Amino acid sequence: MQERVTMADVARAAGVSSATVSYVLSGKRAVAPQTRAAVESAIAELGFTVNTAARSLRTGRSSLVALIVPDIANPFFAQLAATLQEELRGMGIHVVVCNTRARRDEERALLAEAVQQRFTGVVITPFRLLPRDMETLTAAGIPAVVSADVPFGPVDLVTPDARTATRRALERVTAAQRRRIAMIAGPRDATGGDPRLELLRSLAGQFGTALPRELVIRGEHTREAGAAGFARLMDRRYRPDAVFCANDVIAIGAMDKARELGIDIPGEVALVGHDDAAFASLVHPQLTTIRYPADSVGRAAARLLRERLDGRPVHRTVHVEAEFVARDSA
Amino acid sequence: MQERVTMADVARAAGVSSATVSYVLSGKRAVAPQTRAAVESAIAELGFTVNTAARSLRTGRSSLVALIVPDIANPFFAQLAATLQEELRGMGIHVVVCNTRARRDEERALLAEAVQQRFTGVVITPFRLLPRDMETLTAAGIPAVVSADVPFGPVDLVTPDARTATRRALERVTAAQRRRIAMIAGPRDATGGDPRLELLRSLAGQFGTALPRELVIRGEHTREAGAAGFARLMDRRYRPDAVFCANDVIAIGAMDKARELGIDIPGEVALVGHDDAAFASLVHPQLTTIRYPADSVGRAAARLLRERLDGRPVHRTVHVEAEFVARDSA
DNA sequence: GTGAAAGCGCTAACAC
DNA sequence: GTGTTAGCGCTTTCAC
Repeated sequence: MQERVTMADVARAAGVSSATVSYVLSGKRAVAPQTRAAVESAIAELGFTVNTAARSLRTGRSSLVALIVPDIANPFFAQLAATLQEELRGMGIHVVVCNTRARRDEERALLAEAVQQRFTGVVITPFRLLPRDMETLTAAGIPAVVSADVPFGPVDLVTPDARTATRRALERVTAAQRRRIAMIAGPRDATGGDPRLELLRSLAGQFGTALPRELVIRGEHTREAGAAGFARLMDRRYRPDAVFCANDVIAIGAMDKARELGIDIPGEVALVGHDDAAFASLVHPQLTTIRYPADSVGRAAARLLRERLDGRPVHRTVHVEAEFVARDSA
Repeated sequence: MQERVTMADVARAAGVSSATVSYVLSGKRAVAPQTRAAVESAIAELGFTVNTAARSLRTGRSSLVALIVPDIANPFFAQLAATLQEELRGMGIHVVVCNTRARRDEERALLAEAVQQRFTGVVITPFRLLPRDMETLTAAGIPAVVSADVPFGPVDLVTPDARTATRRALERVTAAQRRRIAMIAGPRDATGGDPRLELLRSLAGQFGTALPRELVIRGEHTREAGAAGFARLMDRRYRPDAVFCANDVIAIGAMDKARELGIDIPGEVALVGHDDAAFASLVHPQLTTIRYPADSVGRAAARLLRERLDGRPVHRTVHVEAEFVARDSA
């Protein structure tokens, strides 16, 4: 049962006060080189590490960052968690994973908890949350980074720029003479509607086509919803020959249903996903998709958080370029 | 900027001492019903929540559980994280994700950190760690739950029982007259060798076959290693007609290579994975695999941890039944 | 059944 | 450039 080494122990060993040890660690005031050296060697000798509980109690800030996402088991968010954790580790910050299951009540509860526990920061992909729900966080002075397709309250934002990639996707689809474009989008009550849908709609005109209302299906970001959505689309009199999906999980569900119905992809219907989740290249046919790079998003989020903790006062937005990945399904 | 409500505030509002508030919360000593009621309503009224930093400083225990795994982006571990988080949330415990990237130095560093930070518990899937590396944890009195195929030091264990499932897999493979069985296993220096390999080997005899040394390939748990391993197996004079893989990621790599080499699966070679990762049913042909249920593992780990925190002194092992999932690749 | 008070280890204001 | 010290909010011992 090793005893904990405290700053007082280090101070004694180095022949200084514990305040000096603290200042050596934080760099918040000048310390004479030889004092610093003595402290540092005492720290090394004794194997001292700071007690984060004491620090948190004193400063009112924990060393935790909450990652609040709809579904941590979704490969996109799992990768985001991995990258974020990796990036923040060097600062001694731990990443706490929080699943909202796409429910607004859980999103709000988790935000409230982040405030109560005095988390040092929050990275969140809101799903049904409203921008004003973020106020609790900003009021408490907790830096927040939102990873979302559209701006979301007065916080830092990591947002993909998918315009070019979406245009490429439309080029590809229309080059194959497809004009009846559909989308299986996210739920109607999701925060900010579905920006991926809006983008597709706004670009479709440039390609001599449009997304008629009856060819837009709304549903959850699940495989089941993808299958159901695809089935409904195939029932339309005006049957689509290209289907975009709000994410890859939905696209997989659509593929399930296509197989069940004996509909050839991409022969009869082209299919385009979003995210480039890890499994996108595993399905057959391989999924053509618009890639949102989870690792770049994670790195950007970590950087914004670091800057914020270093005192940057204004909010920043980082754009991450999405990428069209042409595989076999379109 | 909402001010924090402390126990002292609650105590004042309820007309008691802060000690009483503490005891109402912890239940560690009897409190008169009416006192308790007064305290509880004051808590509700003021919206009090305990300051975990202060509690941690005082008790020497944080409210964090570390989940230490080789790769959080692996769907199996992502699901484990999701379940664990869900299960522990009710206790006010947060799950911190820690990626070791299958490296022993990182595994050790993370364990050391769990001790330093006085984590309340650790759930770990060791990869290259040695059982004695766990001693730091046990010496510090930190409850640990290991999720692994074999016992691992004096800690609680969640372990799959894959005997029946593996037997089923062998039945299926040998019923198709396959006798030249191979395995792409984990690395030779992994902790405890590769129990999935040992199990397969020990059962093979019952099916009139064996795993000759030259048909066992060792490598990392990656897609690339799976592809490389499969290529090597196909180069053998004694070419296998059934290949087991230590996990599904490896199996996917093997499939990549089979496609590249124009080898039909399952026609020429049957392929069996382990885990039933989320993508197993997505690949073509769909992967036949031995399912290790991540959610059951997560629930069991949470339960063991809870029991331990409630004071159970002895170590327990929970067996989780693996399941043979027959799909198309074998 | 309840209260008073010490003290966990750190940070930062203040003093020199 | 360095030291002294108060106090963050809680738990728990001791006293009644």
